[in-house]
This record gives sequence, C-alpha cells and structure tokens, in this order.
Amino acid sequence: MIERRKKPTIKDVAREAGVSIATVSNVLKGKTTEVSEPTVEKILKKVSELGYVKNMTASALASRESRVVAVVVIGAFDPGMPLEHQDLNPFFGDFLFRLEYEARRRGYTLMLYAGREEKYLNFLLERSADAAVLVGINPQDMPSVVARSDLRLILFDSMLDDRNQMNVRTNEIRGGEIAAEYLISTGCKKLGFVGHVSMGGKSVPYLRYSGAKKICDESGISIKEFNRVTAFQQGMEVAAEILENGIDGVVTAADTIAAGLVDGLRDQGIDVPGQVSVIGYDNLPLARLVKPSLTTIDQGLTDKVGAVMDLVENGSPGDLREIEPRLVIRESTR
Amino acid sequence: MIERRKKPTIKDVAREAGVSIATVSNVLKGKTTEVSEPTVEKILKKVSELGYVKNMTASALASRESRVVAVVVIGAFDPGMPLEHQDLNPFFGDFLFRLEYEARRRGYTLMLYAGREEKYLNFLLERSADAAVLVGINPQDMPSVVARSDLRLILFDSMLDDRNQMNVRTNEIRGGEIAAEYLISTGCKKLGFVGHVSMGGKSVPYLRYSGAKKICDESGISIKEFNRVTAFQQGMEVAAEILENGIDGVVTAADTIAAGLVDGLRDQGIDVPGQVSVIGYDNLPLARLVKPSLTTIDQGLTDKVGAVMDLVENGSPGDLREIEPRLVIRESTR
DNA sequence: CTGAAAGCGCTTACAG
DNA sequence: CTGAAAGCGCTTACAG
Repeated sequence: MIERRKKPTIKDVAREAGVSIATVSNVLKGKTTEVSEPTVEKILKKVSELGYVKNMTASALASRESRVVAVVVIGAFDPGMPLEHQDLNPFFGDFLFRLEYEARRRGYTLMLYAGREEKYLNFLLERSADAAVLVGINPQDMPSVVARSDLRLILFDSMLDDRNQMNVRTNEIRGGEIAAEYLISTGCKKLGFVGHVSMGGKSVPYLRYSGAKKICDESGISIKEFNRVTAFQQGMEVAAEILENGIDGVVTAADTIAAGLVDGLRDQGIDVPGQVSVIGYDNLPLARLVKPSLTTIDQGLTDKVGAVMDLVENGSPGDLREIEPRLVIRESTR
Repeated sequence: MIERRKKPTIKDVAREAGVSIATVSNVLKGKTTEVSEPTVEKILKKVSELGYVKNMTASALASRESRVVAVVVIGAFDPGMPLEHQDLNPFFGDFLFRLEYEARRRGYTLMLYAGREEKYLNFLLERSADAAVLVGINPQDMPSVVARSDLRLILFDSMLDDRNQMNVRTNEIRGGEIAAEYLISTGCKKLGFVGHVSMGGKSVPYLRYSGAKKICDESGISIKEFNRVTAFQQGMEVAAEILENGIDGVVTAADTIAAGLVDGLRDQGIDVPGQVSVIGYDNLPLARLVKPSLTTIDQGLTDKVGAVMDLVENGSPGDLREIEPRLVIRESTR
C-alpha cells in the first residue's frame, strides 16, 4: 500500500492541546462539566484539526462497552443451495436494514451472523457485543452457554420465554384471529391455513394458526391446516390441494407463501378473490406489489425494531414487548 | 443481571496450564511448530475445560487485525419513507447474506452500514475493520479522506476507477449486449431500455444501456431509453409508454423493474412475451417466481462475492475483478 | 479542574 | 522451546 500518515490517537490530541489524555477522554465523552470551558475548546479545536476519530476497538476494550449489537439470523440462507434457488424471505432484508437504521440513530453498529445453528456460539462469545438479537430462534437452537453468558439477549419473534432473556414479538395469536375474523366476515365458509405449523405450540406459524382456529371454532367454521415452509414455491404448490378441499378462504403464515398461492391459484384458472380469498402475513413491500395486492397482517415491524433497541439500551431480563398486529385490506380478499 | 462467572481470559488458561500467556497465544494461533507437543496438548485441554474463547476486541487492538469486514450500502433504504412504502431491492439482502456466508467461511465477520452518504466516514474510521466493501458507490459519495485512509477499499458494482482502490463488478456493457442480441435474435424489431440511465457513463444502468445500444446500432435496430429508478413501481408505470412507442422488446436494468413492467403490460391486456418481450437483470430469486418467469442476465453474484473476499485477503490496490454475465432464458421472452 | 497510573486482554519481538 | 516485558489506544478511579 501507498505510504500514509498514521491515524492520530488520543495521545496526539493531548500533546497538541497541552493536556493529559485523561482530560481529552473526558471531553470526548461529553463530561464537559468536569472540564473548564477554555480547555474544552482547545481540545475540540485540536480534534478537528488533526481529524481525530476515536478508536472504538480500544474504547470497547477499556470500557467494556462496544456499542455493537450482534444480529443472529439462523436458517434464512442455505449455503448448500445454489444462489439461484435461494428463496430468501425478503423479510430478513427489510428487518436488517430497518434495524440498522434504528441502531445507528442511537449510536450502535450492527454485526451480522447468518450461519447455521451450531456455530453462532463462538461468534457471540468472541465479539464483545453489548447485546445480541436472535431472530426466530427455537429452544433447541439456543445453547445453554449463551443463555448463561452475561450478554444481553433479545429474542425476536421467538417462542422461548425465560426470565433471563428479553423478548420482542407480535401478538401472533391475535394476528391469526384477525385474519380469520375478517375472512369469515366477508363470507368465507371453509378456511385453510398454510404455514410451517408442524413444530407445534412453540412456533410462530402455529400460534397464528391457533388464533385462526379459535375464531373458526367459535363461529362453527372448519379450518384445515397445510404444513408448508415459508417460501413462494411452497405456496404455489399447495394451490391444488386448497381447491380439492373446497376451501374459499386461506390464512397464510407469510406474504411470500400468499404470493405463491395466489399465483398457483391463478394458474389453475381460479379468480382471487372472486372464488378464493387469500390473506398474507407481515405486510412486506411485496404485498403491495403483487397482483392482486395482498390483504395481510401488518406485524408492526417499525415498532418492533424500536422495541428491540429500547431493550438493548434499557431492558431488564424477562422484559417482553408484544406488539399488536393490524389488518391491512387490499385486493386479495372479498 | 444474575450473578455470573466471569469469562476466562488467556491469563486463566496460562495459569491453569502452568505456562506463560505468550505460549498460550502462540498455540491459539496455530504456531504449534514453535511449541512442544506436550505443552500444546496441555494448553488445548485447559482451553476446552475452561471454555475459553478469545476476546477478538483485545486481539484486534494488539495485532491490528480485526477480521471484520465493513459493508457500506448507501441508498438502499430510505429512512424518511414509511416502511410500508419501502421498496428495498431484494438484491441487497441476497448480496448481504451471500457475502456473510463467504466471509464467515474464511473467518471474517460483517459489520453493516446502511445510512446516508455523509456519515459513513466516521463509521469506517472508528471501527477498525480490515477492509470495507462499498456497494454501488458514486464518485461524489466517496470522501477523499476515505480514499486516503489506510483501509483496504473494495468497490462493488461501482464506476470509480482509481489505482488506490480495488474493484469487483460485472462486465455491464457485455450484459447489455447479450440482452439486446438475444431479443433481436428472437425477432424483436424495436427495443426499449428501462433503467436509471440519467447519470451517464459512470452508472451501472448506463453501461448496460450502452451495451444494448451498441448491438442495436450494429443491427440497424432502434432503441429508446426510459429513465427510471430501480423499483417495481417504476417498471409498472412505464408500461403505457412502452406501448405508445410501439416497442416489442425491452431490456431492463433490474429484475424488479422487469417484474413491474410485466405486471404493467398485463394490466393493459398485453401478452408477455407474445406481444412484448421483457428481459430482466440480476437473476434474483424473484425472477424465477414471477409469472411469466423472467429471462434475465445473471450477474454472477456467487463469483463476485468470492472475488470480494479474495481481495479482502490478498488484493492489491488497483486490482479489478470483472465477472462475465450470463443469459438465463425463461418465459418472458419469445 | 487536571494528570499520573493502572488496567482492559491480547500480540510481538526478543532474550535466554 | 518458553517467558518477561512493552505496547495496542483507550477508560477509570483517585490523588492533588
């Protein structure tokens, strides 16, 4: 590399300003009440003259505060699959960029981990983040070592209540209820639910399903579940089964599935919403964009991301922030 | 927080193993040739007994190697817009997750910056990353301070040649050529190009356009440009203009635009590809998923991400890795 | 109000 | 083959 001037350190600033590095350090972190006005001015002047920027690595080591938030997303991306067959749920990108914005606004930087389960432990332990956000984590994916470390752990959309962790999620049962209520109110007589329900009570899709089922039971309407992973393709493939079962209203666990289902139904010559109503989940940007645009459940992502950062900054073990979902009516329902 | 055992340090390992911390450090970084077999065994045993994990912050400070790669993505996300109107190009998510996988495979962690231009300078300077990947950066977005710092800079899909930086990109001109050649070979008589061409020769869309134009000129076929930002909505809105101009083959600068255009054309009762052929760019997962599925230009993302990490590890200033694009034929062309 | 000094947990010549 | 010591660039009581 080309010869370059070394980056100035706090020592350089101190020397130039004729003060000690302790004083510079105090000024830099805004403890200006403890330092006289002229000294502050002198230091700030030198800081900008020299183009000094604090070395966060050194700061983190000394203060034990890194202002880094680790984000762990498991299973969003399957390295075993060729890229062209990856079907990354756009939710993860939306979530990440939105969280990054909120984090930076508050002076934090995001570190990303998106590998497979077994290995995120080391990542969390060796990178001294102030907090870690675990997205969609299952109990079996959470090594007890992590649960016991002194890292602030924030579980996002996870079904793992533990008084040592913090949780942010949407009221998923209510989301399922809202979806079913709306379909029934628009005249649907036989409902279906498409999502990854096989994992039972601890999974998000299952909770959405159980909310929908509760409403159906109360209304004397039948609901049939179709166990499918969150992916466009899976939604598409389930279309035939929906028809065979004479279903006229479908609650899905994700907009991606719903978009696939709508396409699948259209391929079979079925009119949506004329013959079958479909309701998505998440209110992703794509929900507006597909044809017909999707009626969906907004999971309140903006609020959730804010809640995550609130907990990063001021949360206590056991804290739970549950956001209420909201129905967004578009064209895929009657 | 609950009372917890402190994390063991290299000192604890050294004490337990009865050696100096220097020896432990050597063993941990695989310099086992310099240490006797029994000592290595003894140390490794204690490491796993104590559950010792290296503190990368301290390691980075001492060695000046953080094994962190900073990723800077400008303008993918607009914080000023409400989330439900965000139209984040899924490309960014795909790119990020794919790069994360490749980085982790090689022992690196990703840090993300996705804010606005002016502020990424501090981020880059205060977080001592080993290298920074700047995605789709324009000359005016690159402060000279960054260009001059001793950070390894890798420009991705950027049009900023400088012998101090490294570059990874697709041969964009060739991509445009391939697209136009194919449309013409299938019988299209009048072409259109939709993309953000207004920035001229230094922008990626413009290069794609100029490749297409070159082929058209050689074949005596006309091509009209439609200046649109990369977004589904924009593709949709341009449909009417395409028809007014009697165009029967469209090259686009992105799959998202192409998907919007196809929907827009269908809304107007036009058959794709029967009446108008449309060709995308990027070969995103969504290109397979929309109806009709998109013929598109694969930009070789897997190769590009590999090239990025090659440069992070072994690149020299001025290095350029240019990946050749590839035509992927699906249903949106004749 | 300001500074000297110890310390954060590592790495790196260098001496033996 | 192994260890003592200095140092990375900060922060933090504490003394004056």
